[in-house]
Amino acid sequence: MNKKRITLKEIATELGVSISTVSKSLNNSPEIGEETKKKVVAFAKAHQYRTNTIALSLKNRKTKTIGVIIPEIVHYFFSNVINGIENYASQQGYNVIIAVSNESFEKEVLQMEAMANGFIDGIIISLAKETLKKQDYYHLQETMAMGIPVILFDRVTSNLSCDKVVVDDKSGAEAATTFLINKGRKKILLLSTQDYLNVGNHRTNGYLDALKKNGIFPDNRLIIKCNDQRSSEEEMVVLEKQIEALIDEGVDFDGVFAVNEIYLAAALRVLRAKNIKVPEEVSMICFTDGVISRYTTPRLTTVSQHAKEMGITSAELLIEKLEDESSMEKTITKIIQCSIVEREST
Amino acid sequence: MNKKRITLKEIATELGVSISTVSKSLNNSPEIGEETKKKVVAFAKAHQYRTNTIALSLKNRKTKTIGVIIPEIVHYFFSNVINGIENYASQQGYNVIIAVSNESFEKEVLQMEAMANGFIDGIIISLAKETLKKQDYYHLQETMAMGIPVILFDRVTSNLSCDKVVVDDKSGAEAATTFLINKGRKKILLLSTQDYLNVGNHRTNGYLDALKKNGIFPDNRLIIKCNDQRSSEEEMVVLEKQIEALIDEGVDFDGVFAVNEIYLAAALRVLRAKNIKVPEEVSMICFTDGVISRYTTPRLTTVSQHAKEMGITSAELLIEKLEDESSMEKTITKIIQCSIVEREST
DNA sequence: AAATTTTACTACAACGTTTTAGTGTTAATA
DNA sequence: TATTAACACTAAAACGTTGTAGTAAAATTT
Repeated sequence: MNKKRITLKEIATELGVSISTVSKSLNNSPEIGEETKKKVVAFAKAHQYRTNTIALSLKNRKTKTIGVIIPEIVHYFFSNVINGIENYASQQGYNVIIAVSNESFEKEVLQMEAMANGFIDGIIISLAKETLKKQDYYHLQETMAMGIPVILFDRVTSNLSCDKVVVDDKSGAEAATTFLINKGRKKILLLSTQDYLNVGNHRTNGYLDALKKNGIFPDNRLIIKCNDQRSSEEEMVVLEKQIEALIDEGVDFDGVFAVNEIYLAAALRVLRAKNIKVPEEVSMICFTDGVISRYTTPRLTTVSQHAKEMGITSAELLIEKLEDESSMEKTITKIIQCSIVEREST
Repeated sequence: MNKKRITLKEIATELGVSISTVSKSLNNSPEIGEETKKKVVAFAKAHQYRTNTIALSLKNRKTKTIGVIIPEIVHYFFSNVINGIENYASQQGYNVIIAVSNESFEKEVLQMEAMANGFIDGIIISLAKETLKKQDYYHLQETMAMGIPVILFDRVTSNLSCDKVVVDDKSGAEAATTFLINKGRKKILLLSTQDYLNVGNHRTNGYLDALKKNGIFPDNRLIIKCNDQRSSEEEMVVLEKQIEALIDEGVDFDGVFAVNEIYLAAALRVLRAKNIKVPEEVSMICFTDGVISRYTTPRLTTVSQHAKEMGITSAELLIEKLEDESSMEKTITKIIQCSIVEREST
């Protein structure tokens, strides 16, 4: 069994030539005679020689591996981003190493340090909620200072000078809201998150802008900012109660715009219980074009953030930085436009 | 900026001591005097010395990295498994490298070879559909022959002698079917996949067994085997049509057991259109305790496969093989029991 | 005072590659 | 015939560590 992998040195002694000869033969160098080359190549193939990537990495000071740190992996958006990254990276001959911060600052720092300790050429990261709240970016600054390029995506911060890939959240939200307004809706319920998440913040602003541009005065009772703490299960119960209360209090609305599909699913559930018809009586739209949107009844109209494209773009940016020294100077920010996917809820 | 990372050698010359002294000081060896140790440690900290993992890997012939190959990453079950793997692995000081086969044999082979070329200590893999169909496991045999331990999970094959982690699909399906029967349902519609996927096969058998044990004669018209080809979108359209046709033909059923939540969501959609009440008239259950199940209305009763646990178990098995030479001999198969999560659809 | 042990280091090989700078032969040129 | 060029190869350094073996000097024992 356990046929320890064969090395250049072993091939060399076995064939009575030098290590260099073997190496050069396998790399098809013109320095070596055809005879010897053939002999070496044949022997190598017969013994299943595989070049040791680690030795190579040590020599070249590059690992052809990129690290990705995300807050969560069981998450439609993030897993799609990874999909994009993995696609592009593996096509360019790069490996992808994944780490999960679990929305924890401490774990993010740990993961970052582990990665920076040599196993990766560059990092693509989406910041943990805790990091965003804390506003402590020392670990990122440190890795960047070591000459390791860092690409931020989605959950970014302006306090860091590096390449970024973001969704145009504000204009996406504005488009979504306008979409409802164009369907004749005027009283639109907004389901958003706390402001410290710039994502939620931008989307709220987009919503407000759309109202303003259409001469609709915002009604504070129609803006619910969810407290995205622990489990999404509990969060949903609370949110559903809030929406129910709203209806019971007689606060009227004819549209709902949610910052993610889970919130919209919750709203849908309340409306169904109250026997309110979707989309006839209430028209609904949300961010995150995920599985829920595609499989609920009615299927949800969404704002797609093109997660996979974000992944690809991030990987492109990073690999360019890795392969082209001169590109290290400038830092660019790519903005991915959202697009509306109309389904049955509007 | 780009402060190239400092090495032992640099510290050594800078401090006028030998490389060994630096190395030993940093590893707090008793061979070195307190004075010198302090001096070295201080200097190292000041210059942010980080030990180069690659050099270490080369020396120790282990990378402390495990490779995971899955058919798809944007997938509730698989991303949960990864979550489990990542959790356990990082807690044990291992990195996780991810590759996606995209259900393609060719890509699986490629990814496997890339990994076997030195960057990982062991592999955890769930076979691609194509591989299962082709029954060609040469690439796996080859890596195993190189002494790299391989753990198979979920999509396994009996043709390979290695550790395996599987869900008890058959008994899970039997339990699910029995669950419906116990609710007084006798005409249960089965939504399954083609037989070459052992998963679908086992689940169908579990369904049949449950019927038999309860003295119910299976009705072939109530068994739909979906053709899981290309996009799940198209597949859904076909499935919905089939279910609709069934109802229109007057084939009656009072329960549905689907092999995954997407199929059940499709059924739910048809039932709603036909104005058939769930769970009153038709009781529904499915495999995959994913997001859809949790957020549709009604929420779906499911058979949980404990994906995260599967990931953890796989990682445990692998890491044991890696750390304990003697464990390489025996190969064990762990069976993860399913459990039913009751929600509103039953 | 001589022999031994302890202390505090250093030298060097090894891990598996690639690459630069040789080194003999043989063949071609002056 | 002497010089140069081409050919086919080899030696050795380097990438950054760790660990084994070795070595002076100091401290201890006899």
